[in-house]
Amino acid sequence: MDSRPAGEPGLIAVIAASLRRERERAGLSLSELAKRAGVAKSTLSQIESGAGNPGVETLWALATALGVPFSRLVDPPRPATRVLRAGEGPAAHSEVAGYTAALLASCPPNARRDLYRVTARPGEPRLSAPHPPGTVEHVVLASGRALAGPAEEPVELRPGDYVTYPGDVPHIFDALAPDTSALFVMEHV
Amino acid sequence: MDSRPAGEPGLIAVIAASLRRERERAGLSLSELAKRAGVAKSTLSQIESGAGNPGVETLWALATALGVPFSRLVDPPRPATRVLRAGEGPAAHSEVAGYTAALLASCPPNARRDLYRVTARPGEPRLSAPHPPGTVEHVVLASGRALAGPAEEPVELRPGDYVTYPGDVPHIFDALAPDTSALFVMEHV
DNA sequence: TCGCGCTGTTCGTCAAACCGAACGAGCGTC
DNA sequence: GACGCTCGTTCGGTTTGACGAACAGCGCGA
Repeated sequence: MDSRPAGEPGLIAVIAASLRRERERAGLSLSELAKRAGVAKSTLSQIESGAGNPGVETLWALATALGVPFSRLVDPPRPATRVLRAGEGPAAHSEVAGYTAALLASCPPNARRDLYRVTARPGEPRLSAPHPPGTVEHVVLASGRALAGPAEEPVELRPGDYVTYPGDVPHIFDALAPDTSALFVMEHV
Repeated sequence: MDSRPAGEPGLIAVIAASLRRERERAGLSLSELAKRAGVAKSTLSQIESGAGNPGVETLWALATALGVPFSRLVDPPRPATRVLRAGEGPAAHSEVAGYTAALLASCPPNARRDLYRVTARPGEPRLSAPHPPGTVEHVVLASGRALAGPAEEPVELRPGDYVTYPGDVPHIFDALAPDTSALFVMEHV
């Protein structure tokens, strides 16, 4: 009855893995999570060991206790991370006169991408500590000028420029002009 | 993350509603869906009536039989058009002087988000036919001025403005000023 | 009117999910 | 070494979800 794409790890196996992964990422012990979620630790133990077919309420309780969206537990673990760099926009989509669309980055399946709008003033470079492994950041500069990218080799951006780089190393965003704003896309596991 | 808002409709109520909604949208009878999903129709009946706490495998079978992502059953309704003006938005993250980051949209799991940079000239409104159901578009205007959104009720954007709207209805992007550029995020499930 | 096919419901049985307690393993402290 | 703590696993008992069958309601054709 597992209608997952054939040959793939069964649904419960995925849940088991995701659950353990998220729990460890949250730094919680099995007992602790069980207590917070209000489920018996025996239950949690069995689920994580891949035994049985948990009820949605149980899973929901665990998901919220973990602070992750429900479906992160049922979605298969994520494939390899891929970083693209696109300076001038590779593939053009629509080419109606006066209208051009450049594909900057195609989203790898099962990644989460969150959008942020960022405004910054010069003289306050923002150095970010590394995010969890697999994190990728995308930046499109809307206005002003900025230095963005990995701390070791940042890139100067002008309006419209796009850069993407791994987020699991120290990185920087430094406005070079007043009124600098950018769109951030945080892509993480 | 989505801990459900405290005045919650209750998880199973949501599932019940979503299930019935999706089933009717697919034009399937309860019996038919039950047969396709390989679950007893009695089970399905009870779930749709909000009784009990279905197992994940059961739900999964139903979701795939319906051809909808799992999360559509557990996550509440559809996003409508939403506008965040430049400077608005939950200034969530860092608040180092001169640096603000606003979370525009958190990515639903298992969704793909592709990035496009778009430049357009006035006088060439671009009307898009509906994309597949579940598609959502996000637009951040980088420069110029534009009218964007559902064809019936587009929104005027100025630099930094953000709008998101369902992509499965006709929608439009109409530059109102020369040198108009925007970042497009196409999100499809 | 009767019968057929379909709808979605309810009922009794069985398997299993959930729970609580008890268990052995690993650490740090007195 | 013995204690105290927390770790995760395993073991009966109770609750409950899933199943199949029997059920009533509705539309349609003979």
